[in-house]
Amino acid sequence: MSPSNPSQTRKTPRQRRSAETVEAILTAAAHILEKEGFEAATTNRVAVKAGVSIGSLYQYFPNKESLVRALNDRHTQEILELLQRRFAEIRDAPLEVCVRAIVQAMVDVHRVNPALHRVLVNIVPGIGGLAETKALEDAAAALLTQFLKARKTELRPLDPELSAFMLVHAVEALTHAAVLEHPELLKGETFVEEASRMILGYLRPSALDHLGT
Amino acid sequence: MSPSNPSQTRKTPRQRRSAETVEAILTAAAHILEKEGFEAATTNRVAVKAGVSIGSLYQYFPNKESLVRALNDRHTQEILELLQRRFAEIRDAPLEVCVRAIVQAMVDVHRVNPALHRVLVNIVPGIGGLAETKALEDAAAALLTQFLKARKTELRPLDPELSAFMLVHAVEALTHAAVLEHPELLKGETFVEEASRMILGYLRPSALDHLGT
DNA sequence: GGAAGATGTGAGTAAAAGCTCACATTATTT
DNA sequence: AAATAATGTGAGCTTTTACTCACATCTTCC
Repeated sequence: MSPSNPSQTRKTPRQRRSAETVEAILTAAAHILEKEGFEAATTNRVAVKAGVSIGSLYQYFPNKESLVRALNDRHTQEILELLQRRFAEIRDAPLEVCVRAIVQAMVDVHRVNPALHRVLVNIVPGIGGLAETKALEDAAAALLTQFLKARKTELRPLDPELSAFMLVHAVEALTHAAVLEHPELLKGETFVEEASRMILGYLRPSALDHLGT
Repeated sequence: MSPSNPSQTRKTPRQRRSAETVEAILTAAAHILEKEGFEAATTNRVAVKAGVSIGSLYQYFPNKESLVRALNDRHTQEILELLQRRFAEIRDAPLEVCVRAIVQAMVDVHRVNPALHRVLVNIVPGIGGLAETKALEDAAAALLTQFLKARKTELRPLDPELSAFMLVHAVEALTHAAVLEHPELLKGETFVEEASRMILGYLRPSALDHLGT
């Protein structure tokens, strides 16, 4: 347990051979987690599936948690980069276009690896897994807050932080649910339309403005 | 609940003494699950905390899963009854009032026992825990579908099943997130206002109606 | 070629978890 | 009171899991 080692790996691979070993371990762990969940992903099974010995696994990951965490870090990073890219792309587009693009980005994010995403989000062994996911949500909320501030004139009066919080969680949950329960919705444009409508209805000025602060 | 629970409990308690034992076991399990999560809730610990022997636990619950499932069933039933009651109460109220009442009901549901709710929703040991939760979501969606059909004239043209699906998941996630990350939001009316706005913006006719099919 | 370090191996260990069973105690019935 | 049924007990069995360690094998570089 060296706190100075951010990636939680025991040894840093110095040769290509060992880098491939680490890669094989991560890939195998991801496959088992996806298909059979957290319980089934025992370190021994991961090692067998990766085609390496259990000893090799423990050469690079001091414990099971660090292995799952490494996977989660990588996954989180991918998602965040995709979101950042999309937000940058739409900076000057009309509001409706932006909203759809953001929703589409969320869908894309989840379609990359829905099963793994689900497992990582729901691990909850103590506080470990949750913290990283919360960090991702916070990062997404920060991107969205920035966007809302930039578009202030097109929106009803609102608290950007609060609205970003509401939207991140709503869209995240909708995408999750759609991926898991109605994947066919995601093939066409129905889902993006519906989610966009919800977001725009929430953000735009409307006859309901006597409700707000 | 009703003692007719053939698949869950191994034996049906016939004396008050054993009914109390079962109650103690369920209560202890709930407390441990709430405070320390699924992993920490070992059958032995539950038995100790309940003040009964491990043998007694296995007299009424054939395995750990059935114990958690019994807790989940009870919790689900409570939630469903509360929701049904609220839906019945608001049958004739104006739309805005209804929406707020429904959101408030969701908040109330989660405030009864937020930690337990969270754990039960996220258990995911295979498919067991998920099925019950899905059933609850489906029941909630059915109630909402019925409501949307009854209020057709006040709403934009929409697919009641689809809209109910979207709303159930959005509101569920928002309430979860609020309970866990911003409990202070729930003290005032801010959260209910915001969520209601989102829902009404989604359901009502608006300038965006060229979007939909 | 060979020393030194990096990498790989897998049988084995210790701990922990789920669960059983032979028996003890308490309640109900006859 | 005795018989029967219901309920309660907990030491310990079985299985599984994370993890170690003594050793073997590759890579690098002189």
